[in-house]
Amino acid sequence: MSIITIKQIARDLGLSIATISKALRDGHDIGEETKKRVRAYALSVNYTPNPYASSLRKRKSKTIAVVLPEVTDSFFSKAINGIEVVAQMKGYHVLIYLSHESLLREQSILKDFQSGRVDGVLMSITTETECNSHIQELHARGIPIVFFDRVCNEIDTAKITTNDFESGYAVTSHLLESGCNKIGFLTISNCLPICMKRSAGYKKALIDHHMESKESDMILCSNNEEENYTLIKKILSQKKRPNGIIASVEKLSTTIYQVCKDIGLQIPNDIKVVCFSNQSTAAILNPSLTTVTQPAFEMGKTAAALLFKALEKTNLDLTKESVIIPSTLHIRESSVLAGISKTKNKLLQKEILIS
Amino acid sequence: MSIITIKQIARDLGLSIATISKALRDGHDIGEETKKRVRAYALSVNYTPNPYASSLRKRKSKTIAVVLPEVTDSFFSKAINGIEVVAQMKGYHVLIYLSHESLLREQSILKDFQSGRVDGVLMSITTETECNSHIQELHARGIPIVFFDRVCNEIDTAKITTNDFESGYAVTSHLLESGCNKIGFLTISNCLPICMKRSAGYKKALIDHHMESKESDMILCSNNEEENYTLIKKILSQKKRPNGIIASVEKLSTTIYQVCKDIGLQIPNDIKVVCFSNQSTAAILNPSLTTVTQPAFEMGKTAAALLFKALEKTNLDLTKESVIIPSTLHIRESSVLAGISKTKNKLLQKEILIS
DNA sequence: CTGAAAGCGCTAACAA
DNA sequence: TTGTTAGCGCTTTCAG
Repeated sequence: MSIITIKQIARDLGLSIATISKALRDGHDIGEETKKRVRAYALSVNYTPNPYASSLRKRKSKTIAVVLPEVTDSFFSKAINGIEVVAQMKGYHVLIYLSHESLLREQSILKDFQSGRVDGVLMSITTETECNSHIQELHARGIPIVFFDRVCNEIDTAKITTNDFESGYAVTSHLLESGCNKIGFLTISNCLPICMKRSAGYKKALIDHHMESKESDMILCSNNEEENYTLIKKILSQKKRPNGIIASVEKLSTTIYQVCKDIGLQIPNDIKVVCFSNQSTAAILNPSLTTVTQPAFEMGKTAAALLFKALEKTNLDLTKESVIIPSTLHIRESSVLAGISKTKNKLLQKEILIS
Repeated sequence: MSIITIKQIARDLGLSIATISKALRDGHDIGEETKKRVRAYALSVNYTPNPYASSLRKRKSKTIAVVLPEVTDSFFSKAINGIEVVAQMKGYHVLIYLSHESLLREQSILKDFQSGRVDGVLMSITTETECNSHIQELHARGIPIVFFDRVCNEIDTAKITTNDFESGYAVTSHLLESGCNKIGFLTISNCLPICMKRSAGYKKALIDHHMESKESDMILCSNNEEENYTLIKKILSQKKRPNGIIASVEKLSTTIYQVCKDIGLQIPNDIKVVCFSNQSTAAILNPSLTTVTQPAFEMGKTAAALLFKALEKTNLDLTKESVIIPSTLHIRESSVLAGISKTKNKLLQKEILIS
C-alpha cells in the first residue's frame, strides 16, 4: 500500500486535483454528489493529507510549542495535561521542549521557531532567563507567545499566572500565626517574577506583623539536589536556625524533610514547613505537608485556550488578555501550632482559596 | 523583517538556489570560498530553513511522536525527560500526545501518523488497548515503533521494559517474609502485559512460599480516583481483609494511605504496603513507603536512542532490539516486620536491584 | 564547482 | 460547479 495522495484520488475518480482538495475540506463550491463520492473514496483508501505540504502552502502548521524548564514537577506535568486537552480538542499538535533551566538551551529552542515550525508558543522561562532578547526576537516576528507561571515581564503579551504575591503573603501570615518568629524563604531565583512576587508577599507579611525581614533569611537554592541538601542542612543546623520555612519549589520539600530527619528536627514542633507544591502526596507525608497549590491544570488549559484564540482571530490583542487564577492554601500538620493534639489538628486543617 | 528564504539569499549573493542549498548543508561539491560566503551571509540575515518545505521534499520530518496514557505520573514524566534529552541531542523534535487511557483517542492519534507527520513513534499503550489493529496498521506502513513500559505484545518490534515479573516476585516475597499471609494485588488491567507479568510474579511467589493464590485477592482498579477509594475502602474494611497490599500504580499509594488513615488501619502494623512507584516523596511519607522503582529516565532514553538508531540506519531490525532494564526494590517502613524498633528498621532499609 | 529544472503534496486564484 | 495553473521553500538529479 503506497502512500495515497490527492493526485492519486483525482486520477482514480477522474476529477481534478483541485476538486478533490476542495471537496475534502468542504469547500462550498463543490456539488454535494461529488463531495460524497470523494469523501467516500478517500475514506475507503484511507487517505490522510500530508500535513507538511499543507503547512508549506498555508504557512500554518497547526502546531504549537510548549517550552518548559522541566517535566518532573507536578506543576508542569499538570499544566501539560491542561494544554494537551485543549490542543487535542482544537486539532492542534504540541511539540514539547525542555530547557532544563538552561538559558542557552532556551535560546536555541526559540531560535528554531523562527523557521515557522510552530504557529504559537506557550512558555515558562528558566531561572537563568534574565536576558530575553531571544524571546523578544521571536515575538517581533509576530509569533504569538503566551507565558504561564514563569513569565517574562519585558515581553508585552498575555501572561497566565497565579496570585503569587498573595500566596506568599498568606503562607507567611499563616506561619507567623502558628508561632514562627524566624522564617526562612527558599527561592530558586532572584529575578524570576514568580519568585520575586512570592518573596515580596513574604516580606510584606513580615512587615505587617511587625517583624524584621532580613536578607539572610532569603535562601537561594540551585538546580542541584545535593547542593541544596548541604545548603539546607547548614542553615537548619545553625544556632539561630529558622523555626519556619517556606519552600517555593515542590522538590525542595523532599530535601527539607530529609534534612530534618537526618539532623533530628521535628516538624512541626521544632520547625514548621510549608511548600508551594502540587504533589498529591502532600496529605500523606510524615507529617502531612501544608502547601500552596497552584491551579496547574487550569493554568495550562487557559494559556492554551488563549493562544488558540489568538491564532484563530488575528485581531485579538494578547497584550490585554492576561489572566490570574488564584492558588489554594492547604493547611496541614507541618505548620500547625505546637501543643495542639492530633485530633484537634484535624479540625484545624482547611483549604483556603487565596485572594 | 520579512521571512528570508534560500531564494532570497541566492538573489542577494548572485548565486543559484541549488548552490545555496548545498553550501548550507555542507555538500562536498561546493567550493570552500563559496561555502564560507554563503554561511556567513545566512548567519548575518538570520536565516532559518523552513522545516516543512524540507520535510515535504525529503519525506522525513525529523520529528517523533510520544504517545502516553498520561503525564501526571512520575514514571511517565521521567520517561519524557529521558526521551527529550536524546531527541534534543539528535536534533529531533518531539510531539506529545496523551491518550488519557482511552483506546478511542489512541486510535485517532495513531491514525494521524499515517500522514507522515512523524518519522517514528514511542509509545505506552492504554489500559483499554486490547485490540491493536490501529497499531498494526501503522506498523505495516513502515513507521518504526518502539514500545516502552506498557508494550503491545502482538506487534513485532522493539520493546523497552523493566523486569516486571521479577519485580512482582521480589516484592511479594518481601511481604511474605515480613509476615503477611493475605496479600491483595491492586492492578489496573487484566490484559496489559506489564500488569500480567507483575501479577504472574506475585502468584509465583505465593506458590513458592506454599501459599494459595486466590483470584479474589486480585483487585482491578479504575481510572477514577473516587471509585478506587471506595473499592479499596471496601476491601480493607472486610473482616478477612488483607494484611499486605501491592499497588501496581503510583497514584494508588495516596488512595491506600488515605483509606488506612480514614478507617484507622496502621501501616505497617495492621497492614503492609508496597507500591510500584517513582515518586520522590516515597521516603518521606508517613510511614515511608516501600517501592519498586522503575528506571523511568533510562527507559525513555533507551527507547528514544533505539528509535533514532532505527531511523538513521534503515537496515536495523527493531525486532531484535528489545531491552530489559531492571527495577529497584526500596525497602522502607511501610512493609517492615512488626515489632522491630524504629532504629532497627533503619538498618533494615535497603535498596535492592531486582534480578 | 555551479546552475537549471523538476517536483515533494497541497492550496488558492482565476478561468472555463 | 469543476479544472488549470502557479506556486509554498526546499532538495536533487543532471547538465554545463
